[in-house]
Amino acid sequence: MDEYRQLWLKGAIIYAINLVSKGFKVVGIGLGERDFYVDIESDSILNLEEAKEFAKPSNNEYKINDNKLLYGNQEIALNEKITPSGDPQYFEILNISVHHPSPDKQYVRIRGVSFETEEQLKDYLSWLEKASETDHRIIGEKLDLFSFHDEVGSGLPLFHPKGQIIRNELMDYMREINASMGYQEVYTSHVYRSMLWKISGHYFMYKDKMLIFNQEDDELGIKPMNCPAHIMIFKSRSRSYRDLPVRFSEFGTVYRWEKKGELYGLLRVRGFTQDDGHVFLTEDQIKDEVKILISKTLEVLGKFGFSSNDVRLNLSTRPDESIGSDQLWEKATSALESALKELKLNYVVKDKEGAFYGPKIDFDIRDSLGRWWQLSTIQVDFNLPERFKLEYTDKDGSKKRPVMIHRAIYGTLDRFMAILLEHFRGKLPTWLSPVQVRVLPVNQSVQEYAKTLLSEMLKEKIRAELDDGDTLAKRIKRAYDEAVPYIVVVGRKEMENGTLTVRSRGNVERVIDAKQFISLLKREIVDRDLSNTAVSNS
RNA sequence: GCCGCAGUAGCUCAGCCUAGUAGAGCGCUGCCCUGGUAAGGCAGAGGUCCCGGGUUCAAAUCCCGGCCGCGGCUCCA
Repeated sequence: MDEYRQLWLKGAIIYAINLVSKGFKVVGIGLGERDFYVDIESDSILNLEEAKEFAKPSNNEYKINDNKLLYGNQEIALNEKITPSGDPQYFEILNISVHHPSPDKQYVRIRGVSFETEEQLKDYLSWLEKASETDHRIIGEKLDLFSFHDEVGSGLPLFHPKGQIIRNELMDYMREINASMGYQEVYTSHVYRSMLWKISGHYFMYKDKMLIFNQEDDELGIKPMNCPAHIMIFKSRSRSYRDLPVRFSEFGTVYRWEKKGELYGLLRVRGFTQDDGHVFLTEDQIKDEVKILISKTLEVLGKFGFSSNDVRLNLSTRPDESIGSDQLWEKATSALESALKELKLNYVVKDKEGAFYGPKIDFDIRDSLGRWWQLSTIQVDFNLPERFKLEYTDKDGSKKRPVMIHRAIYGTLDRFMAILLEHFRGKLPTWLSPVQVRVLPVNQSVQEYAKTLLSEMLKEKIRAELDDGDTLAKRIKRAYDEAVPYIVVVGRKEMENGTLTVRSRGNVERVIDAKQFISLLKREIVDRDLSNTAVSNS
């Protein structure tokens, strides 16, 4: 879509000029990830049909000066640095919404696209339609992975058996990664007394997103974060400098009452599970620990096939509302910055977007519609150790205050699963696929042979299923629709030779010795290969 | 929370404009077919047409209010 950006901007200008000619006050023009937008000041909102009337080519004179578009006596903000060009003839208005540049201001934002040829417009519209086929909410429904229900509540997903298989695989992999970095897994309860949230500061800084309730003369809150619990574990005994860094990990399920309009499938929910971890360490250990975390995170993202084009690193600095001294913030921010620089990575500085308790490094990943979602996060925190008065005993016997790092590599299992489903369009790598093999006997006479193969696969912990219900053609279509990576067909020929016919993704079909196939498949799963190596490499 | 657009069977949707017996495909159940590579045939079950109110002889259909979903905005992992 990037190749159209200059053309869209030109189209947006023409559209804006058409609006101005009819007396509308246009205040801004810019580009979205996959369209242009024009902001107007208007008391009454336009409907889509009315907005479409201005979507037509015209040749009025205009000037661009310093990010400002000058037309007639109006001055319109141009929110893009690129130069508009091309000769847009075909327009499509996609959506009208309301934009709030600041709490007291409100504009009507019209989104659309423009192209030079009708064919380009058709291509774009069919791309948009196709993109909806990669929507994780639709894939999740089709593959029977998870569901939402009115009775349960908005933003509270229920994971079905097949969805839970994917979560378990993700957790197994992360346990290996965490162990390789020296983490010890813990488990903590979900509800704590308000006393704890007052010590941590969440009670004041995060209260509007917390679920707080009263019970038996006590006030309690459901946890929106796991850190206070991990801190209490750290605090439960005295710690020596020799123990540091102490690393706790947990697949911690937390609840944050996001506003209704912010919810979006599994990408934005109210209850979710983080692959959380907290490191307690000395100030001197920060940079090395952060470097290890960044490298491991890139390794994990690479394992799922996210290339550097789909990953963006951000360094977020101190927000206006925060706790902790200037000195501490300065120290933490520079530790993160030098870790990034020593690893020679490109990153974007996000001014004032840190957490209220410390600066952070985020990893954004791009979804199928080109939107960026924050997944991994590494946050330095000097404030919570202070609030909880954490200590360790140093070499000379004196008490010192440790520093904390909060980190999550997937971010959350929920959002990560959604991104994976969109990234792979439902066709997950074999190790993540809920059903890895579907065995289809051609007819009843080879039923026993099919069952033997099935049980040999199950013995190797391969997730295989037998389907012997309908016609062969129908069963193949079903397995294909359900994104099963390997479709195994056996008939008389295969039974006599001890072979099987396997079809893998991309319609690669092969006849292969049954035992050989099982061991190749086993290796593909254990290695967590991205592609179907069991068939393509044999 | 704000603005726009929707809500009919488990799923995808038609019917609504112009009010007059609730529809299709997929899925599900049963029967037939015993299959060699992307939907075999026949039959059946399945509905508070989101909820509440109004107009009307009569409302899925027209009007009002609410709820929920979606596309954006704001916010976030």
